[in-house]
Amino acid sequence: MKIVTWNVNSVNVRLPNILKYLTEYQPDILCLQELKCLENKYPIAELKEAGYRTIQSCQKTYNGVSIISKSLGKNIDYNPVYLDKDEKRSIAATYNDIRVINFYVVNGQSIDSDKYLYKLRWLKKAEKYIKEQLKLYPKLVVVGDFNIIPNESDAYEYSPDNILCSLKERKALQQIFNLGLIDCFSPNDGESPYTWWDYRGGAFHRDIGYRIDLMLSSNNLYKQVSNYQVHKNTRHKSWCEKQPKTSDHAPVMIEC
DNA sequence: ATGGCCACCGAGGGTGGA
Repeated sequence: MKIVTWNVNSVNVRLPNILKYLTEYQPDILCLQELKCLENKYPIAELKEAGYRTIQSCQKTYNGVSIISKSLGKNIDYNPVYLDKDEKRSIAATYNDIRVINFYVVNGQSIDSDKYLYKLRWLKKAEKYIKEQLKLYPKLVVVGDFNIIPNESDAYEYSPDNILCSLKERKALQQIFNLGLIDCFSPNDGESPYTWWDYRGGAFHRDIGYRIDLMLSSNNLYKQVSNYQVHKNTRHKSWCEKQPKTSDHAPVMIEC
């Protein structure tokens, strides 16, 4: 089963790219973040025409997550992790015997911001939810935009004073790993590990990026995880003729 | 070159992203 996570930065602007991705890579599960639309604007019909089902947790303007899949998901949790119930940053469902949890973690803005404390509180809630889920579903994968750089080697430039790599954020992520999850990342020869590049300053071209889109597997599932890939080609303007504007994130895939 | 911010809302510039 191919599982993908992709922060698309607006599901409607990126719809041509998403449809091309589904045709080209045929994922079984595609987890999206930053839909940036309400349910009535979410492209259910277009995805159905492409042969995919979808479940989504939508919010106007900000956030929003969905799971697009070939088969029907079971035991769906709509937005199980929240501090403010109007913020839609989480969704989970089971496909065959695999529990898929899709998160869009709070960005946090800067470490002296209130949003930073909010991020740490959100992560604590996420940890609690994952812990409960692991008891119910031994084969589990947590995917999404974590907005945390796990290791120094995952950043072009690393500073512990900066958001995304501060000590408290990394500790919060470590607490989640400590539940018994394994980072599915696997290096590709001659390639940086990054999944996000700033739109500004030619960052993609210069390969100035971060790895913040993660796939974390339970021990039970990890035995069958293979073929970790970052599809950087989706960042090329020429990749999708219908929509040359790309997301600032690349899709990350595993097979299991 | 695989390039030089983008998307949202709302009607223009402010805000958030990372």
